[in-house]
Amino acid sequence: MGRMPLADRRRQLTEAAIRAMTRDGVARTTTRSIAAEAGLSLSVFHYCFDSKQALLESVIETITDHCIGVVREAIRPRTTLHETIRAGFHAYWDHVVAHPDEHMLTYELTQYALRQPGFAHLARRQYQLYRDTYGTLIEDLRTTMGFELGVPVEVLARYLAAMTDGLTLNFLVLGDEKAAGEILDVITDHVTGLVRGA
Amino acid sequence: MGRMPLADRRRQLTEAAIRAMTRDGVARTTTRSIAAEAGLSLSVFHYCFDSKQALLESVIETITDHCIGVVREAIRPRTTLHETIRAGFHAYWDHVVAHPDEHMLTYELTQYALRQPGFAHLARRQYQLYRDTYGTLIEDLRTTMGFELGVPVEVLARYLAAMTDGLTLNFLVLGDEKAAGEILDVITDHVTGLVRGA
DNA sequence: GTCTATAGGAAGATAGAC
DNA sequence: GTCTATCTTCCTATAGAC
Repeated sequence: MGRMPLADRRRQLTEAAIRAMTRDGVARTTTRSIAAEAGLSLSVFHYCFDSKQALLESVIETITDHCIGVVREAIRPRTTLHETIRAGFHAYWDHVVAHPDEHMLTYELTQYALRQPGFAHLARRQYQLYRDTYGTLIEDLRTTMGFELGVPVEVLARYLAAMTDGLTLNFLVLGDEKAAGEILDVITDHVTGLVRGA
Repeated sequence: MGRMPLADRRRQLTEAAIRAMTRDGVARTTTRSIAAEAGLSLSVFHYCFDSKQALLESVIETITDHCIGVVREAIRPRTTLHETIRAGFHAYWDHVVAHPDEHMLTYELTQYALRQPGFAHLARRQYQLYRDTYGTLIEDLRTTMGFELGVPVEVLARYLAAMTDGLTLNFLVLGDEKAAGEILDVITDHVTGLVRGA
């Protein structure tokens, strides 16, 4: 492999790590397997990152931002409010069904961050971003489409974050896309009910 | 340590493993640390269990059964239906707030089981038991108190399992017992609404 | 910046005495 | 059944040549 600026190598290794961890799980992914996945020698790894922990910090930040993008992309304003909610959930859900391993990895990394001393803030950042993203989306929709909320925005935002999280994890364990989809419909109806006017 | 039948030693090591994993996390818990926690030598460990995996199988089964007990204990019939639902959620929630590490461990073990070849059935068993426990409780309440359901029992049961799971994980990451409690109230109201009649 | 080679340590599992 | 001591493997991280 030819020479490359440090920042680019870091990105390359971070992405290789995500591929390896998605495939093998966090616990089984070693610095060696990451370097191999990137087609580099182990020393390049330690030239770019002081430690495996430093790489994992980069991985968690990258994954979190990516996941937020998925949520943000899913929930876009549509013709009616109910349609916006319904289509948003389904767009998110299509992503979960299409890339279960990717979502699995985010759960593993959350656990890793919670257990690793000094990494708890990365887990919190992840969940705060989910909550804040939902919060901003709700506010945007309220401005655009004009409606009243049956509960405070912060509560609804955190409720949505927790619900999608729980349902996703449940699907990852039990599978059965159809049954999980029915639960998503129950949530959709509930959220629509929490929103009045239109 | 004096001699002891095999079954008792297995139990002792399983409980020591749960203590060690609750304290240090699954990834950091070694066969050595488990033996030390139990006050035994490493060889006793391998006399009782063929491998670390074999012990983890025992740990997951034990933890799952224990968690089901918590849920089952929480939801008991009370005077009114709404009161039953409200008190049930709160009893469960009190347990989560009082023993967060214990719930954290169940999530870690679920992930471990999903990644370990040949262990996926243990993760599924755990989530099926949650779902079935809720299902049985709903049926029991329906018989005892008599009411109609707005959704099929299986859907409601899995919904409850996913919701409590998502909210618990959200609390483990973000903390803020008060905010999480408000979301539990939203869920309580919703579930009460899904149930019609008395 | 990148490589090969290796240090240094910790983990799971076993051997063999008691 | 339980112990101490050890084997083997694999990991993170570093050294030093290019």
